[in-house]
Amino acid sequence: MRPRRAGPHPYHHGDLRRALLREAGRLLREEGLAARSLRELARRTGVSAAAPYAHFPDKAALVAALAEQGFRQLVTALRRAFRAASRDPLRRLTAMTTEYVRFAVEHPAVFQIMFGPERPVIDAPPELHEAAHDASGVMLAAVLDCQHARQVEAGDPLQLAVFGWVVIHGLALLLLAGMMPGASQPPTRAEVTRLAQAFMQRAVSGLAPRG
Amino acid sequence: MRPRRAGPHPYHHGDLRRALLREAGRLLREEGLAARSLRELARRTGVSAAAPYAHFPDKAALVAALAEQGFRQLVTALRRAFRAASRDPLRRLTAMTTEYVRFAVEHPAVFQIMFGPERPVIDAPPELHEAAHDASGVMLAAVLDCQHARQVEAGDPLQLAVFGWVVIHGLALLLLAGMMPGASQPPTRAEVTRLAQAFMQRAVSGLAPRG
DNA sequence: ACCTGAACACCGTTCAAGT
DNA sequence: ACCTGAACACCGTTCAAGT
Repeated sequence: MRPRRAGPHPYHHGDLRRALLREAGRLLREEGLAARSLRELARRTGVSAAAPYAHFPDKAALVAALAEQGFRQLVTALRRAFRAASRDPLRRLTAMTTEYVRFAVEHPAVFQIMFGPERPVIDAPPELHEAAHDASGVMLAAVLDCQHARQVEAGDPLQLAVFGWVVIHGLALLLLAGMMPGASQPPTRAEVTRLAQAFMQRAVSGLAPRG
Repeated sequence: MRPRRAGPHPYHHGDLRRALLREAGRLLREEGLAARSLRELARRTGVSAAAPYAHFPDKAALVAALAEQGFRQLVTALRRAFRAASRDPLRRLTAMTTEYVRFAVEHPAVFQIMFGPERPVIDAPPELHEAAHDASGVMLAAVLDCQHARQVEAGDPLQLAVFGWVVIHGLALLLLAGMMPGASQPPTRAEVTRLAQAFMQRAVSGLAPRG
């Protein structure tokens, strides 16, 4: 309906920025972290090596945009897992954390970029910062539900949620690093489910002898 | 005492391999992960760009050697912390895990390389694989002590040790990523101590309401 | 055996110039 | 406003040649 849709837009794309991010995501999935070259990305997108600089100040900014995209996808996946699970709050929390590990295992390269090298979130672009904050927000909400149902002890919910996050994040990263004893490499979906559930169970019960 | 110590060894070094690793460690501490260029390293070591290839098949091999060095240092630090702590097994375990987080915060670049991008430990060189395994070994031993003292429940010690590891590893990485709410960036030594102790305490007690 | 110097095929980034 | 082409200062890696 809009005029000149097939008309002479400048060169290749109406929206090179989006095209670059889409192709970068594909590159990351196919080739892993190693293939992180701007020139290669430009080539695949059918554009000159200098073209990306019209949309991103530098390579780091493009990578940050990828991380932001990753966080948004993660949040969406977590929310969906939460809603799809049974009404029991602890089960919902577990479904969510399982999805967290699943996301890490299925998108290892993006996950490494999200939490990855160097740049603490603090000096990341504000959109990235915000997207990361949203991710911790959904975890917090799920923990609050568990507290209300008295499945998790009363006390500072933020502190308790962070503990849950730490457990599931540590699990995800040891799996990615191939350091989880007994898990295959890469871990199967069934293993991920089993491990995530076992670790959440343990996070709830603790290490101390019962009694 | 050995002959010709100051004599005409080939060019600069008697042991270029060691010199390269030492300089690489310094580079990593000073400049962070970004400065990971072989040519820059060669320059700093006072040697041609091609010289490292006499000692390492490629750059990845040098990085793997750095990771291995890191694991050895970590194991040494963990053992020392273990011995220096009071005799109470749980206190010793906590002292060790605190040291783990401390190591991560004080050597962020090496830590990222050790657990870092891409290469699962499985297809790493065997020396690296072994050094990483040693690190998990000392954690396991400390957990076994706690079980004997009935401070940790009976059950598969490996499984319990891995849970402890996951907690402390997750804490270390969220701190490095700057995602621990309320912690400064970089975290102070006092914050690290407080957080590591709090999280170990929580790992022992669990999230469930007591009673 | 260990290192140099020169070369090759790549990078990220800048900038004038084109449409 | 958005992109190209050429250029600059870098990379990792190879290889003949030197000692």
